[in-house]
Amino acid sequence: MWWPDAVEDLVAVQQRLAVENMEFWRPPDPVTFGACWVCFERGLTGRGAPGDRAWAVAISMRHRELLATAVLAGAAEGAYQPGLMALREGPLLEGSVRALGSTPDLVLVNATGRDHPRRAGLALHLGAVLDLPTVGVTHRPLIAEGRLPGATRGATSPLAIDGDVVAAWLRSRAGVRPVVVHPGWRTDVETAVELVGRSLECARTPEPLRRARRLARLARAGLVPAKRGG
DNA sequence: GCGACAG
DNA sequence: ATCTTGTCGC
Repeated sequence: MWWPDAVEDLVAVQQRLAVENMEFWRPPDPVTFGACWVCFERGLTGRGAPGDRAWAVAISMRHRELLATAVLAGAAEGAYQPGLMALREGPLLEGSVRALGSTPDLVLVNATGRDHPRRAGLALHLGAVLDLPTVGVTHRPLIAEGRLPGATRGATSPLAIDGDVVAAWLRSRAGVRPVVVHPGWRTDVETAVELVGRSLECARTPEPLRRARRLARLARAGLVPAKRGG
């Protein structure tokens, strides 16, 4: 599995990914979380463009202990387009996780999985490339639909496309907007929701993703050294 | 045709 | 993703 740089090739890869056999995986206890994040130079307009400067970070942590970090400075492969996010972020995210040195049990990423026009969003694609289980977490669905969950912490509700449940809303904190949990590579909806629940501390979004985002922004600000990559 | 559309 | 403005709450 790889990252095509042409739209038609990515579409073909996504179509293959959607029907790929994967062995479902169950997390150990305790679980070593990985998370990766990419942020872009400030001041970009619209969907950005190829060559936009980018900072990609991967981290691993168990419980509340940070185990490893990797910080890369690189450039976006392409503009953002819904359904084709791999063109912009795929190689950067992969590079950051590979630069970690140690391998986490799974990787959290800010992207969808089966909630995608071809049922193969970046969370699924990244896991297939890395050969690691993945779970996606986003603020909103891409195309799936479903009612919001109950108001209590931990409440979930299904998100479906044409009757197929592809993701779930999860009320990660009482009284705030829920997040969308996307099963990715080797994970199903139930496992993905369980893992996101275990990765939450006090905030709305998983702690590993928050740490990765914070580090990426620090690198962009020049406050943390980044290796050239991507 | 027009708007919406993970990040 | 990033920017901007405004509002609410600790």
